[in-house]
Amino acid sequence: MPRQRPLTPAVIAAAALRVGDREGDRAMTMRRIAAELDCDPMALYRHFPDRQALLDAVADLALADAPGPDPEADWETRLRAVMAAIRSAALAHPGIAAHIAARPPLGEHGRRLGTAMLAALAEAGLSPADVVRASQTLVAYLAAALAMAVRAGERDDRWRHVAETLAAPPVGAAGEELFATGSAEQFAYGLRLLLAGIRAEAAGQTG
Amino acid sequence: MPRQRPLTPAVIAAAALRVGDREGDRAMTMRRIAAELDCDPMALYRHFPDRQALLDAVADLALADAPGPDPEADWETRLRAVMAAIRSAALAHPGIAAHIAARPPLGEHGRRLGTAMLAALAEAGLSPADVVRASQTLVAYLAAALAMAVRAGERDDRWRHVAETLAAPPVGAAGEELFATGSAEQFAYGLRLLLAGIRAEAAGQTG
DNA sequence: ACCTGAACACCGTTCAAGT
DNA sequence: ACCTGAACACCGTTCAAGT
Repeated sequence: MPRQRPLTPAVIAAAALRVGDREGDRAMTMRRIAAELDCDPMALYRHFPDRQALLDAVADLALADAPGPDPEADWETRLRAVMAAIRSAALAHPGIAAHIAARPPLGEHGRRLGTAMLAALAEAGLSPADVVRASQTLVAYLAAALAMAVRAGERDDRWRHVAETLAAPPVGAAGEELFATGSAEQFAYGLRLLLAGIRAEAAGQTG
Repeated sequence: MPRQRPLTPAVIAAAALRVGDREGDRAMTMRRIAAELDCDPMALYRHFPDRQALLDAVADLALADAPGPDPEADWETRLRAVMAAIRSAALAHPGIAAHIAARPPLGEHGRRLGTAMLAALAEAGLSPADVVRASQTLVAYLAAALAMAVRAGERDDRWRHVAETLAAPPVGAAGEELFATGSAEQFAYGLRLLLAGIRAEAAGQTG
């Protein structure tokens, strides 16, 4: 990998994302990222105060691929679109997805997508205070669903056991219905519950 | 701290929980836990295959304080009680709370609480398959809310900025309504949305 | 056979020494 | 003044050497 000059935050973030895509999140160390750029590890500290800040930049970069919703669609379609776009973009880069789940990035792209969510919730008819609360709930759910999806993809027999126990509870005739945690179907079901809750909340406020 | 003999998984987990309560999650290293017990770090490996397994045991121990719901209450009250009990128990031990959020423990206490959740959802009138899906959604939401609450309590100015941006969006007259992410109020609102969604789902299935 | 602790292969970050 | 890389203070875990 040839040395890329000049070193900028964007160049560093892109290199880190490459390392993460190729070798996983545990490989995204200051030393490995520096090796990818063929520079001294300490050179990274001239562009980021610490590793956390560097990963924040990588997380926001991964969200660059998440398109905003069609502005002409109704609020619920837009909300589903934003949630799906963030989920897709994050899972396309499994190396950084866990970091996105752990701390929602608020760089350029995070703010763009967040604003779209808030606007959709306002249009749904929630009060300004409830727009905030509902958005935090949606971000929380999205983060957890992402974290589960990442782990489900990992080789982690312990988690597979967790998934199986969660998916096959001693609750009756569930039997064949095994749904992997973190699956797209599981994600859609939770979002459906939340949207039904938002509709009920909005109806309660207008009615 | 005097040496406790004999060394058992329970004694080790209790010591680790103490370290975490006192010095935070980053202090729960194999070496520090061994120091708390005045034993060789390698002695821990005779009782747990690796650090992850040890933390799983600590997480389940923290949930021991979460009481099960009153069996005579209606399903919704029971569900709220279980969610609140897990949240309280986890936040009472901030050193391990993040680990609980990252991987729902399925030891004795995790299973006990999980079973109570599933039973409540079944009684709500969901199909067995939807009981599973709804429970996974609730666990996901609980995990994310816990993770946010833990971070909100940390000295993390970057996260505080995240919280402020999320809580004061450019969406209109939100203005004074600033709700910290991870607050009890925020948690209650999200749970309310989910319960409304579950009620709607149950009504759709019976009707 | 069991247990120990030295050693391995790493970390993020500091800081003194070089240019 | 800027940059570098050696060094610090750690990790989780392996494994050879002791008892």
